[in-house]
Amino acid sequence: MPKSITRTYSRYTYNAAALLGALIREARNERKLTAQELADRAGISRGLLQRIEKGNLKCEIGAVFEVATIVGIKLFDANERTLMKYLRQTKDKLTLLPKSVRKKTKEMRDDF
Amino acid sequence: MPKSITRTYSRYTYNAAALLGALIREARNERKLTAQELADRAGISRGLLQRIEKGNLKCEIGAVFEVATIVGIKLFDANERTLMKYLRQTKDKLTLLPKSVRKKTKEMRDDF
DNA sequence: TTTCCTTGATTTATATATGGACCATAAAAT
DNA sequence: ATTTTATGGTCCATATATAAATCAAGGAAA
Repeated sequence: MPKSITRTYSRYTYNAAALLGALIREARNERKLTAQELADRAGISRGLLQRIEKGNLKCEIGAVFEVATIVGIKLFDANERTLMKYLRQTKDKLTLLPKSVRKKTKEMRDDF
Repeated sequence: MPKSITRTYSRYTYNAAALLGALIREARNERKLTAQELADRAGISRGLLQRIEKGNLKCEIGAVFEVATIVGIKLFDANERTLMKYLRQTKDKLTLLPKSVRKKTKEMRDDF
């Protein structure tokens, strides 16, 4: 980031990340994995795993998802197969939608 | 990162991020928002939004969740209220679990 | 109780994600 | 058909997330 930018997050975003972190912590305990062990499996540092479990919003989503996957948390309540099905469906739907969102220059009677 | 590390991700992680990105794109189209408009609302750059919609795993989770929230995607299939309920439940459960995962020094007959 | 491992926190160096500017192309509106 | 603008790239400078090392405190096992 060239310019120093302070992001603001909605409460929903905070809570979603916090919940995912807590679920990871819970699953790690149930599977009797130390933080170091889980971090090693995910290919990340123990420090990063700590931040993930605390729900830190500045972590890369890949690391968070990977850790969640390793401890068996189902994102979107879907297994691999279902996930790919959803993905395909959504992409198909996307090809039907307009490629770009255009604003009408003249008055658009969308909102009244 | 001191040492240059190349992460590896499971297919599940790839697909989960790709799905979330596609859902965001779909929701953005339905709400007739240009990439720039949505990026502005989320306080991020258009370039970052592009990467998010492509399912890039190196984006910060806070930015991804915030964008998803803005276009109305319900993470964990839960609204604000339900999200906080889950969070409280999980945290409560966490307090009951052992604070640290200990490996028994002697042979632990866990795996055979 | 004592030992020893796990966790939490802090610090430092550096790899890198991000913002911003740019351009080319696509596609929607006129 | 023409115009206009959204999108998708690229490149660059820099703010910062991360890995690694270290230490202290807590708590589970012996």
